[in-house]
Amino acid sequence: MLDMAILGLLEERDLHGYEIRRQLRDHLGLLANVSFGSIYPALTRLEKSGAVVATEGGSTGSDPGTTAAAPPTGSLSGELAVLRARRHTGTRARRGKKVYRITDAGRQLFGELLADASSADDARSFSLRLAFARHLAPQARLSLLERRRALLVQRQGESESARPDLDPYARSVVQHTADGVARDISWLDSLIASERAGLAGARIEPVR
Amino acid sequence: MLDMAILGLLEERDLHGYEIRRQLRDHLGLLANVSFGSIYPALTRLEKSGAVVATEGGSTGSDPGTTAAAPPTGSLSGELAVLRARRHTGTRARRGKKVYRITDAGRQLFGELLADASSADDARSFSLRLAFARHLAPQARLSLLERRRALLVQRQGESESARPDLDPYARSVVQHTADGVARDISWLDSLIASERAGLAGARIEPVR
DNA sequence: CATCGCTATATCGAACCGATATAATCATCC
DNA sequence: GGATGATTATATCGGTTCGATATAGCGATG
Repeated sequence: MLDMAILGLLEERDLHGYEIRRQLRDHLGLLANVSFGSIYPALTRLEKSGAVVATEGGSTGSDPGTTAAAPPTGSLSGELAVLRARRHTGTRARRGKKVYRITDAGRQLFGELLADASSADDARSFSLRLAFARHLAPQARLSLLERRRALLVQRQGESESARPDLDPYARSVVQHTADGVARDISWLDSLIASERAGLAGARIEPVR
Repeated sequence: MLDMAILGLLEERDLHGYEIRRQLRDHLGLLANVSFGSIYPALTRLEKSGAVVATEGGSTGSDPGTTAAAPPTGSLSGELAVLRARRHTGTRARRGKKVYRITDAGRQLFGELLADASSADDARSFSLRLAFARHLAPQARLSLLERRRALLVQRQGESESARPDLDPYARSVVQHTADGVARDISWLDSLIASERAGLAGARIEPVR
């Protein structure tokens, strides 16, 4: 799940770990407050699998590009980038800011993860998929939305609404959750509608 | 988090693992679709720490009830309980249905977990706490609600609403999430209001 | 009576979280 | 100018949780 998120962000631009977390927090809704204890291991394993490469963003003065997008490494400095290797020695070396770039293999992996129908059960990974939906074909997009909707409708049916045996607090939680599901469904309805409209001719972007 | 949930359910009545999962799923809102890979280890560690005791509920054919409440260890049984030890041998022993009962230590632990102000950051554990709020003192209940509200308001402030730079899909997700937060806040408002009303004299149960 | 589906327990590896340590950079105030 | 604190940044550790899978008894249906 995190892998998909990271790859999706890296499709846009090169990033380092800290920045990835920020984007996940700000962009992709507040629910995803991912911990560093997840991000760095994820980056390591993505690197090991060849989906991304780490370019030591030690900032070598040059590289004026990095425009807006890539993490701003101030300016003139860089010289000591390599010293990191000797970090444990007395020499104070600049801790390297590792900037990650997605590879072709990574782009392919992202495509697979995004399209994979299974494992979209939880709200988090659905939201994530939807946030990256522009990378999907219109058809895949539509079926993503419809699968999700079907799932929620099913759950709605399973829960006998408003059991009176629960105490007021528990009942309130259950009710609030149920309301949330209903709200999600109508949200999906509007997305599905505008998606269909988009399919039938002119592009109309999703409402809301 | 799971520990609190399990203890809370066991306060009500004795249960076995499978039943715990069902209650978590049905009662405490659909969000908590907890896996067995979490429940059984949790039960084991609670047992090891002395918060619960397992009473081998062997079920020998009887037990037509399954009556609502306690896990139906119907009646006369016990005989083959010990056979479980030889499970790997040829003898087919009934796989024991382990029924767990909360201890005094467990009840105390539950009280501590429930009251502990920290670690209520995520929606799941907040909902869980609230669902068990009847075990809290009115004051603690109120401050639980207020802390949660403050947290959500803060998040609401931090997210610059509706950033236009996002593509429509991501924007829709962010917007929907933000709406959800607003909805949560007004839910909390109504809970807080009725809680205050309850404090000031007569008992009025929470609305909704 | 065979097979299917539900109840039930259990375990394994991988993912994920929260806390913590470490460091460099930057702002600010004295 | 230099102490102090906030922010940016990487990393690791222990423990919890998840998802998949294996096992097995039991009731119903055909």
